[in-house]
Amino acid sequence: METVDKVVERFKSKKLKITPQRLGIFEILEGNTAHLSAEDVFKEIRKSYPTISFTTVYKTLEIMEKMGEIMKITIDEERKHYDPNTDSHHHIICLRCSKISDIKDGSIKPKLPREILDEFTPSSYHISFYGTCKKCR
Amino acid sequence: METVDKVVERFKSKKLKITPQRLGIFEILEGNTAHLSAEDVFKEIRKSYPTISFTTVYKTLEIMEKMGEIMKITIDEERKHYDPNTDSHHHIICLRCSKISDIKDGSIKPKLPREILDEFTPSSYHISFYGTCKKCR
DNA sequence: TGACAAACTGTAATCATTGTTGTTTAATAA
DNA sequence: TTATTAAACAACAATGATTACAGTTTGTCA
Repeated sequence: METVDKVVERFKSKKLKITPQRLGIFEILEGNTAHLSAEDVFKEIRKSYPTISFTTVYKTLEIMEKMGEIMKITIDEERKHYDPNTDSHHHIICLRCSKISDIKDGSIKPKLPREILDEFTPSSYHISFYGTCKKCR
Repeated sequence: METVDKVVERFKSKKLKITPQRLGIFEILEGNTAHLSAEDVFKEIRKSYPTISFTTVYKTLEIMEKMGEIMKITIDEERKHYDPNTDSHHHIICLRCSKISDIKDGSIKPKLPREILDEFTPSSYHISFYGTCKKCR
């Protein structure tokens, strides 16, 4: 996602209101690399706004996803996670501690065999690497 | 997964019973490349066993997954799918018709940059290619 | 064939997520 | 600054996939 300021501008330009709750959510997400679930965001925002409801969190995340500010990722079987990094990138997942980290798209360019390219035109791709992180090794 | 005969053997060797319902599920899955959801399997098996319950389907799929005969895949946001192809392979997903197809692992070998290999030891990986299939083009 | 463990069906429970509703509030303009 | 109003809020209900439970039925093996 972009900076909080820019997200605020985008919300305003769409006639969406900037409430303290929403601002809090923006701030939690800005620069966050932890791939939070809706529940994680809820627990965090609750520290500042103890009365906020789960619904408000879900609704705000949904709007941000539709705007393209964050990306929904479907890696975890249990629940969906949100990634504020919307650049093309991939994930490494530790099978012991379940931590998900980003890796830049950069050099990784898998090539599809020609016979598949005849049948299918790829527009994007995503790689999940499963393994063990340094801490768990 | 292996052939129905071999799966039957594996069930027997684990003292699990071979019921007509289970046999029907094995037959639906054998050689199936459609990445069925539990619901798909349920609808299909119902044609032969109209009284079978959803629970039975779930339980049988769960056992087969734990045995390693089928693989749970978490690509669809809505529901889980099962893939009887347990060889290392990747998926191409048509963004128009949602069809998921397999591609053999074979030649596709993405390389992680050295600085990441210092932090993380990959044991496997999975690539999802998103795009448009021939029919939808 | 009989005994029994396991599978079957139907139903209830669970859990993440989404929909609804009446109240409150941010944004805008007078 | 205040009034207006559309949108956001919180609380609660509903949904849909999946899992747990319980009592009945059935496959397996002696």
